[in-house]
Amino acid sequence: MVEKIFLLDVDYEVEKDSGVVLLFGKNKDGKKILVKKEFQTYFFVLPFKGREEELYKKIEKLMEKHTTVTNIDFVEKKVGKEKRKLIKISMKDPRRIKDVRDEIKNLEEVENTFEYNIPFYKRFLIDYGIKPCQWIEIEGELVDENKDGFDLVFKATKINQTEEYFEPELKIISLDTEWVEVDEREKLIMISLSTKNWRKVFALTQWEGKQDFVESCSSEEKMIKRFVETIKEEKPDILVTYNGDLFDFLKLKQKAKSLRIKLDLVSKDKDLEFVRRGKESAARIFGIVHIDLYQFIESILSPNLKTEVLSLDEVAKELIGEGKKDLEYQEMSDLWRERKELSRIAEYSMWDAYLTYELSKIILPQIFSISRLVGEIPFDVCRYSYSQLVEAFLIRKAVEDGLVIPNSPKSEEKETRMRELPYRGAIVVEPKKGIHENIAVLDFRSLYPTIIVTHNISPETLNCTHEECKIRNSVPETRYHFCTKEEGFISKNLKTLIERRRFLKERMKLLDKKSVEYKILDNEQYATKIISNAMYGYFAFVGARWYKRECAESTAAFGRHYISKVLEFAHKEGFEIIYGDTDSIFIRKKVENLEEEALRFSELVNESLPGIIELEFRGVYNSGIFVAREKGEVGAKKRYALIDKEGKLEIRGFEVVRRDWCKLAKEVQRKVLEFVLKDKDPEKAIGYVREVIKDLKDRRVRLEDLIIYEQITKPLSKYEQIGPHVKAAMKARERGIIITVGSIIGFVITKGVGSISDRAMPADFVSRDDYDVDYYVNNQVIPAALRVLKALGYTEDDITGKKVEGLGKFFKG
DNA sequence: TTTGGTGTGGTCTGGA
DNA sequence: TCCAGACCACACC
Repeated sequence: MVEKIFLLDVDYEVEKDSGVVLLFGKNKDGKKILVKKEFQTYFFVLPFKGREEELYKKIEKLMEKHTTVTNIDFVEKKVGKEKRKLIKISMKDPRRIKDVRDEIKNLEEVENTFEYNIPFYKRFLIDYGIKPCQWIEIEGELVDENKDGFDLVFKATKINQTEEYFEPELKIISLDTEWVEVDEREKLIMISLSTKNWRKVFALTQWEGKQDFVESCSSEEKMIKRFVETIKEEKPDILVTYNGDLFDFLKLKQKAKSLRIKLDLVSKDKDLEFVRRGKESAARIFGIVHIDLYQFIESILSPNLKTEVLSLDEVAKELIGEGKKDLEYQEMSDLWRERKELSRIAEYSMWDAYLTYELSKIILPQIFSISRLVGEIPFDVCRYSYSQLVEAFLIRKAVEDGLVIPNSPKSEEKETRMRELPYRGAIVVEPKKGIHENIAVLDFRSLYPTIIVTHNISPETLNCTHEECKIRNSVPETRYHFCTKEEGFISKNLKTLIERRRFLKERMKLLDKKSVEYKILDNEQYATKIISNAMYGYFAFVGARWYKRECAESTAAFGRHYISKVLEFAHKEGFEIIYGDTDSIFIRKKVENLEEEALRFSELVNESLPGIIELEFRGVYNSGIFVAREKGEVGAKKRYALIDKEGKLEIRGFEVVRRDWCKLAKEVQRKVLEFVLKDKDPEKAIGYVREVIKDLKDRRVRLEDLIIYEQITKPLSKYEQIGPHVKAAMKARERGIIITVGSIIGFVITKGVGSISDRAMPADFVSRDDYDVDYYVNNQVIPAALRVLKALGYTEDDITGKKVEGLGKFFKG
């Protein structure tokens, strides 16, 4: 029998001491399918040169007592740059791999062992060349129907990847729970589910409201049971949560445990379990993919988000344009205790589930795309960091290319790597202070990735023995060079990524941005971009299997080389250099048509650039401002604002874009920038700032505009210096709020005595009368405004009006 | 278990 | 009380 399934998840079980891979998916008829496939895992032993046979015989003898070992044979693979003879030890029981290896690894003929810690199900995917979120074809027999929540269960004899990857209709349900504290005990009061056609709230109450999506439950136990029943009936493929790993499922599990009931969402002998995935433990459900959107947003998406906090509310606002229903936790608790406005709580809870579902419509396709690219299951992908994604991608490629996968560094090795001194990075040109009109901006398209490809930068191509390569491909300012005769492993595979991305981008140009096809390509393009851009940093990452600092160092050195050349050339061509950072230059020239001139310049540069390195003309801006550093007169790097022809501001580095400044100060600064760059009227800005200060003094400012957000980056006890955010976090913790590493704390500086830190209070416990006017005037609003206005010669006195009114204006003309 | 280096600026801390 | 340097967070690329 042959069946095609869209592969969603992979796991394994051990049956009679043999590993069996379990594949979960969906077929074209929308049936949920489980496929079982026997599979043997293995690892490699690298004998010292010349002692291969000797070791082989020794191992053969040693393994006689291990019935799990089924095969011992020689294979040839590249270990680093060298082709070597390895001994492959295959076995039935994946759990035994550790102790079998332990018995071998210390034999005197053994140089090293490899690939002993590749998880069983990943080993299977890699060896079969199967990537999740695509269609696979299986051959085998149907062994069960309607078993354990699956419509069809197969035992497969053959499995193949197909090229198709259109997505079938998947059943996705989002989950959200609400809890309140009653008599010092956490009570589960609502479980909300949302999906394409319906929404449901299980509520712990006698329901009298009108909302028909609410179902009353008389106890927490009944709620959980109804939830479990519903999932069993609906048989979703995917359950999405927003922080389900650390919150919803964690709490549900604890609650279920204390009530002595099961969270068997699929079948009765498979309880929800927590598995370790990196630092956290992840909630895993047999037969349903649990995607925790928060995990993915935090590690992968957050650098691209503008929001200060990664709350569901803020993230949803940014990505889908809808925020949460207004209801503070405290208010909800109070309402619940008093049994008032329950429908409001239900509405709120349901809405959370709805937002989570809506978010998943955007984010799941991205996760799927990455999944296809790096070949890992979505469950893992959504919990991975950049380095893990890169590594997953490389592991696949290594096996395809016949390389042994290097081992992960042991903690000792990591310590050594960490102790190495940092290497030189990019060039940042000191900007010319002041306001400039007509600025042309050019930058290198993906500078570091294109350097890696063009110069064949890879761990094994470093410092080859060819004299010729030393001359033809040596790294500026270093003693390194890279081989030009043989393509490097990383450079080669990065090249395919870049080519793929360029191809996708071209195709996208021909499509309607709203079309489904465009979105598919856009997601794939995004996936390739993530991996490409992370490759450089990965070289110097202490936890990397393919760690090679010299490669990162060389990439940066070439970067400096190319940007310097362009700066030099621009200067020679009569351009004035305003600024430049790593891969970009901001230039100016008094000509009729700067656009044309800059474009010509970039074309000229490109003629002389090797390989796929390319300078791109970004555009001409009407004007831009570069300010001085706080200390000293020199221009500040990484802080500027540009305004384009449409009057759109592009702001970098300024307080406006930082979360550790209050909204009020940031808004003031944005307005000041607008007055200066758009209206070209700094006097208006001064007037505006004065008004804001008056509002502050009159306490007419909303408290939320005064909140400063900062992250807690280590355990509170480890801080040597107790800054405002740490003090505020301590105060929050005293009031029962959980503060962990990574928490972002919002605080307000209140009036009173003591240092700023002493007066920093968690925002939730402050009222409008408490804020410290002086602090917000002198340490927030004025510095933010002045940062810009100083560039025009204004001083603090011009804002506060300490000097005679109008004097500042008089002198500034 | 957190891809890298470069850079700015606020607040605290401890010695003069 | 003042100030330099350390610590810390966050931005840029």
